[in-house]
Amino acid sequence: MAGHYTTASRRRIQEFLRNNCDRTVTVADIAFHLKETGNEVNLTTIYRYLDKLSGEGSVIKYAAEKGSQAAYQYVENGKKCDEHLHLQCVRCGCVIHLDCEFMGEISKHVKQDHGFTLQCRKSVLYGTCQKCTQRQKDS
Amino acid sequence: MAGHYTTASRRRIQEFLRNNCDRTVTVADIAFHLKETGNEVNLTTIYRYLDKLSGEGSVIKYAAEKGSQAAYQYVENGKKCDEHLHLQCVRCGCVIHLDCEFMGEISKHVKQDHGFTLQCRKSVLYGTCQKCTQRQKDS
DNA sequence: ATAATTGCAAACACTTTGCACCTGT
DNA sequence: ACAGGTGCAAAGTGTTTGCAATTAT
Repeated sequence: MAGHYTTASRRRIQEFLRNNCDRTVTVADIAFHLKETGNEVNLTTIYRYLDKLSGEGSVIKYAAEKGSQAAYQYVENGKKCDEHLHLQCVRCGCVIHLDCEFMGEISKHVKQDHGFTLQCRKSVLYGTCQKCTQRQKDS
Repeated sequence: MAGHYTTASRRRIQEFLRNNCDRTVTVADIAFHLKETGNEVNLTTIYRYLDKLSGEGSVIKYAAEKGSQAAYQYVENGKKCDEHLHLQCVRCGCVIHLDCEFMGEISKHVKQDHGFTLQCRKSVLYGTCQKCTQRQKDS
């Protein structure tokens, strides 16, 4: 496999991304985790690797989502994230893949009634997930 | 009306926002427009005023939407932008309010099938509008 | 051997803040 | 008169870049 070395740092970054594929993480999250586990990695390195992964399509980059930080999410192999929308909880950060039959109806409606061609990759719907809605009620 | 002075700069900023209520604009856009029309206003002033309007709810602020700049959109009086999603064209920047009956179905589905409570205010669906899709085909 | 990756420091871009001065009411 | 608005310069944040040193293949 040309043009791609495997290093310890990259393996650790990727591992962290994979372990958090149900939510988005920031560069700071990654850096913090690595430092905490005794393997500090320079921020620049993280940025560069994420850029690379994002170019390859194995992570999605959401511009400046959390406050003013960009958010990244690992795309599980085989998930066709270009074809469905994502719901993200503003409380816990978890991401739900809207990969159900209803997705087609949304695309269709938006196209037919509004002439709009959806690009799912960059679109995120915000709100609160079930757990967090429940938690909110309890408190 | 306490706590609110009307100044020439603010009037001009608001006018520009209103004239562009069908798209999002950045602080740079506003500054450029004002300068061009011979009424240069300090960036700080624009930021502060937008913050204020955004607090009042008369503009929606989308964090770092265009590149790394925040995008702002004027909310027409009476538009209940909290209750419907917005579609934004990645080419021309125009914004379509999804304030049709179908909106209810989306909320309902997302709630019933995914336990997710939508927050429309911050959610934007990206894609290409009819005009731009056409333009793309032509070229 | 050599192409790719890394860390550091510096540069960048956008935004925010402190403060003295000005303006609308 | 005085609450509120403005501009400037400086500080803050997150991200990117150039370069020399290091490492995986």
